[in-house]
Amino acid sequence: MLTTQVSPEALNRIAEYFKVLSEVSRLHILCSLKSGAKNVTEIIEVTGLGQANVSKHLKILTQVGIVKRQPQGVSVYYEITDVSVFKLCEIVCDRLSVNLEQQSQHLEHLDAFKRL
Amino acid sequence: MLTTQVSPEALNRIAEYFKVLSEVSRLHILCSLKSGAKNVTEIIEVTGLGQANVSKHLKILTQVGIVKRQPQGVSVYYEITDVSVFKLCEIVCDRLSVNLEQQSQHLEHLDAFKRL
DNA sequence: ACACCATATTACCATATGGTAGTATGATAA
DNA sequence: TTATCATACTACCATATGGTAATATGGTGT
Repeated sequence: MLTTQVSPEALNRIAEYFKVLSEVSRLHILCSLKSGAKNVTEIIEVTGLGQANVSKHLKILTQVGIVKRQPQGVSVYYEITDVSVFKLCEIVCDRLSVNLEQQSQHLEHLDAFKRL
Repeated sequence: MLTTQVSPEALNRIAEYFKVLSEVSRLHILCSLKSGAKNVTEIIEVTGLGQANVSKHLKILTQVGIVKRQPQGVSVYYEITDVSVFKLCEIVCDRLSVNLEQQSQHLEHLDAFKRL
C-alpha cells in the first residue's frame, strides 16, 4: 500500500507547534492579543498571570513565530503574526461541540434504556 | 473595549485537545491510520513503537474521540473518527512553510548585507 | 484444562515543563 | 548619578508525561 510518508522531522515540527498551543496560559495570552497588540503590562493585567510567567510564554510564542516582539519606548508590545492559530482553535471548538453532542445523545439512549 | 471572552473551561478543553496532538508518537499513529483502520499489531509494525506505548497512546486518542476502538475477533482495530485532525495538521504545515520562507528571506537579506 | 496470541494495565524511571521568587538588564526621568 | 519602571532571565520546585519491563486480561484453539 502506498501511503504518503511524512518525514519524522516534519512530524517533530508539527508536534512542537501543537505543544505551544497546548497550554492554557498561552492560549489565554493569545486571546488577549486577538483584539490587537498589547504590551507586557497590559497582558499581565488582562490575563492575571505572573510577570515572569508571561515573559516566559511570550518568548515561546515568539520563537515559533506566532507573535512578534515590538519594543516601543519604555515597554514592549506583542502582536499576533500568525492568525491561523484562531482558525485552529475554531476547528477544535467545532470538534469539541460534536463530541459533546454525541455524548448527550449517548446519555439519551441510556435514559431510554432505563425507561424500558 | 468589547472582546469575546472565552471561558477558562473552554480554554482548558482546547488546550487538552492540542496536547493530545503535541506528541510525535501520537501523530505517527494517526498518520498510520490515515489510510484506514488498523489493529494494534499493525500499528506497532508500521510505527516501530513499543506495544505498551502504542496501547497507552491509543487510549488517549480514544478518550478525546479522535479514534474509535473496534474489537474484532482476536484483535482490536482502531479507526479515525475525527478527520479534522488532518485539516489541523495541514494548516500547521502551511504555517511552518511560511515561517521557513521568511527565515530564508532573512538569510538572503543578511547575505546582501555582507556583500556591501 | 492448557497453551498461545493480542491487547491492556501497572509500576517505575528519566525527562520536560509550568509557576514563581529573586535578580539582572535597560530605558527614562529627576 | 540615582531612582524608578518595564521587561527579561535564572535558579528552583512540584508536577506531568513518554517509554518500557513486567504482569494481567481475555479470547481462541487444542
